[in-house]
Amino acid sequence: MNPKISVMMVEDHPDYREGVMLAFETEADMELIRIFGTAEAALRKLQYDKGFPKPDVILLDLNLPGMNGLDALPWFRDYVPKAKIIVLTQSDREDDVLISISAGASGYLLKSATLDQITQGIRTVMEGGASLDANMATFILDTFKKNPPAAKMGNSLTKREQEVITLLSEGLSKKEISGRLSISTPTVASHVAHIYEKLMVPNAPAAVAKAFRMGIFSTGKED
Amino acid sequence: MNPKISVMMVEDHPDYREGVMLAFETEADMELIRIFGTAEAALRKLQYDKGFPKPDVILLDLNLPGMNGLDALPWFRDYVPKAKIIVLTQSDREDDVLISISAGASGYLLKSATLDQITQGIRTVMEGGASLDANMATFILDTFKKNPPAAKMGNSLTKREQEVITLLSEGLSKKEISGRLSISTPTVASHVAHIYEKLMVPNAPAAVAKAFRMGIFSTGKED
DNA sequence: CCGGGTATCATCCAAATGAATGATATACTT
DNA sequence: AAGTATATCATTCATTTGGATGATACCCGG
Repeated sequence: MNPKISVMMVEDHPDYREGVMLAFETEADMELIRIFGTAEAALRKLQYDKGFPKPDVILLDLNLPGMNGLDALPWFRDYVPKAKIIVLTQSDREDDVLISISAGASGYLLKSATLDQITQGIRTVMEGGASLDANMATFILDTFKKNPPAAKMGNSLTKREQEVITLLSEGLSKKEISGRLSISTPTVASHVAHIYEKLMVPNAPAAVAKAFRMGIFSTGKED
Repeated sequence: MNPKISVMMVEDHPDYREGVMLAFETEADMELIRIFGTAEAALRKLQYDKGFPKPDVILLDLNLPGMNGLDALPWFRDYVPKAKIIVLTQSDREDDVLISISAGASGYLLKSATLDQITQGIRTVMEGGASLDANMATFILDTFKKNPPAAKMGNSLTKREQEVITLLSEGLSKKEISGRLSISTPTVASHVAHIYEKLMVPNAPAAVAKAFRMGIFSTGKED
């Protein structure tokens, strides 16, 4: 009924290509439609050959001759937005993971992964999940832990105070804030004073900086 | 040789407890040493009963009678620092995942996970990996993508301007900055004015906020 | 050699800020 | 019922900011 998952691979190493091809032969629900040796070749095909079937999943090596896989990633996302991209590489460099994920990869597997883990990873990303090498996942979680994102507790600022500092960070003056919140300027000043006290800072710029580090703002914000 | 992985479960729902117990019977490499119905009971045991064997892995439900699993998590980390904690819950609330991870959980699985996925998850965390429900992993990755950790790019501010805004974000006044950089206050003001212009903001708080979003500061590092 | 970007400094001034002090009212906890 | 936290408002005042205008000097690229 629903057709096979179509997978495209970008990989220059012949041995590894064969290994993966072999793995696909025994899988009934997925198909390796095409292998490219360079990112350029794959991108050219996707860009110009209208008849070329769009893959569901792209297995992308990072260490490629010519264009780097990392640089190519955004282009793939551009030409085939619906395709899930799984980075499949030798590199366990932390930066590579970070950049890959930031660039929109759905998975990051090392070549030390078993073929079974790869096919399973493909199914996972097709189901909307993320397929990550265990150690890479741990690393991301650790980084995540150090960079408290947006949510939750700990900041002790009241709702009102958060509103005030948010507006402050947007560049509004106290008077403007008072207008926006329909309260008097002295009241705004009172809130601001409390914020400084709680955050232990002397002025607005420092308060905004501290608020950022404490994750009171959603560092990335809506775009 | 190396003994079985010892697992402790904190879970109040009887049916689910039995399901998990059943799963362990068929696993040769792990053992469910004890089940507690509340976090309090488990913590008390760990804290006072010196003879009680420290588990390698703790399966923690979030929705518990009495103390919340989320609140209990740091305590578990405290009493049994070496234990890996896998949150095992019904909740797919994004905040719960974020808080759990921030609090140091190594895994976050939903109760909709198969028993096999749970035992596999236990092995994964014991190997130093992270065991995450697919959708939760995707969510974390998305959040991560929006919060580029140290991903830098052209910010167009000159070196001097960066110094100035950094000091500004630390709460120094222009006068103090002039002292620190051994330049006159008007010069500082000049730099600041340029910063506002480039960042297209009207004042210091907004400039600091923008600088953070642009990654001019390291968003919270060195600890 | 000239223009643009950077970095430096000076002076003036209206407007905003930070800090202090004091007051009222509601809500939640104890 | 008392105490604490929150949110509100008023008044005063020294200090700081932000803006404008103008000047000198260096370095780099065309």
